[in-house]
Amino acid sequence: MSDSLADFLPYRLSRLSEAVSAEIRPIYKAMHGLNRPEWRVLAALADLGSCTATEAAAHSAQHKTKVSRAVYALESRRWLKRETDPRDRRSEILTLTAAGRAAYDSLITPLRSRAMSLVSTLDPGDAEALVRGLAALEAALDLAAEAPAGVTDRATSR
Amino acid sequence: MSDSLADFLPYRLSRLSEAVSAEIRPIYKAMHGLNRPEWRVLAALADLGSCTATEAAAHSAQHKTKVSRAVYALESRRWLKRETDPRDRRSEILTLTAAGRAAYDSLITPLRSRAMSLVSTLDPGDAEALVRGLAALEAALDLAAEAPAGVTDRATSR
DNA sequence: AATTGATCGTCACAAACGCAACCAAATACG
DNA sequence: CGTATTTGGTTGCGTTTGTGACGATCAATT
Repeated sequence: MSDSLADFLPYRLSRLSEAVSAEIRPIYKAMHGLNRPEWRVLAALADLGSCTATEAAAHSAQHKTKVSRAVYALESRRWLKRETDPRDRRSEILTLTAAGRAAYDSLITPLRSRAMSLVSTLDPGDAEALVRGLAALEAALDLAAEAPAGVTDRATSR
Repeated sequence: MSDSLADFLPYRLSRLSEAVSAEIRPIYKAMHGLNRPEWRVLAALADLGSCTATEAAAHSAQHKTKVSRAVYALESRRWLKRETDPRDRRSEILTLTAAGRAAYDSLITPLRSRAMSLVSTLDPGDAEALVRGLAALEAALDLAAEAPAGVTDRATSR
């Protein structure tokens, strides 16, 4: 085993996370002046359909106050609307407006292509290894691997 | 589809980084009351030998003001000393004191073992995949996770 | 020698962060 | 029922962060 900090897992993850994030932040920042929490909530909403703030927080793995402020910001842009859930009047059901959806669509394409251009430089075997390794680590850390594409399993929870 | 990695890579890395970081932060926080930037600068210094603040920032992937404040904090503890570089009097050469080195040594062991205990819960194949995937991604991002002593390049930052 | 432009590190200031306290609605419990 | 506890979401406030400007220094050009 080497002593170099370079193989220290937390350190490497932190660096990678920042580097990857720095690759894509300019896109949503320049295109719409969004910050990271806002972009993440927007994406969570686009992914989940409609959901409550708590669900958006869970899905985007962000602190509830961050989500609260991001929701307010997105609402001010009229990118989402909130209606109180008739079944539980504490919670609010968040839904993207047409403008919000359009903004998401305008962003997801360049974002995806930037990310793709990154990933596509990887050797296919390396990419596969990455997927496997990340998934394993998520499992080890009990990070619900949060079914990515679309389907919300939360339909039952209300 | 292979899009899914690209779609969620930033998100997954960010989550993982936060989760892993949360696993180890209590250690350096409880043992010495360090915060993250301070710990990272300490580690960078221990890893690099002596270096300038800019090099420490590059190595630890942190904003220069963060590093500036961390250096000040570590200096106040007498864990490092700074001397102006005679060759370039704008920059300061940072070096750990004996106390700083001792603090690092007292921390790195429990930190490493915590990180190890995390990794060791992984299936060996998964762990190997993780290492391979991370290395490939680092290479793709030009984050040369490379060697000690002769730090020269890093020409690309900023 | 003087000008220009880039770089090192710091500081003031504004924005972002997250804890804790909070309100309001729902639920649990006696 | 009445009361205590829990949960969804917001806000106040101290702390941390990053931006932009700055003085100082170096290198290149003239």
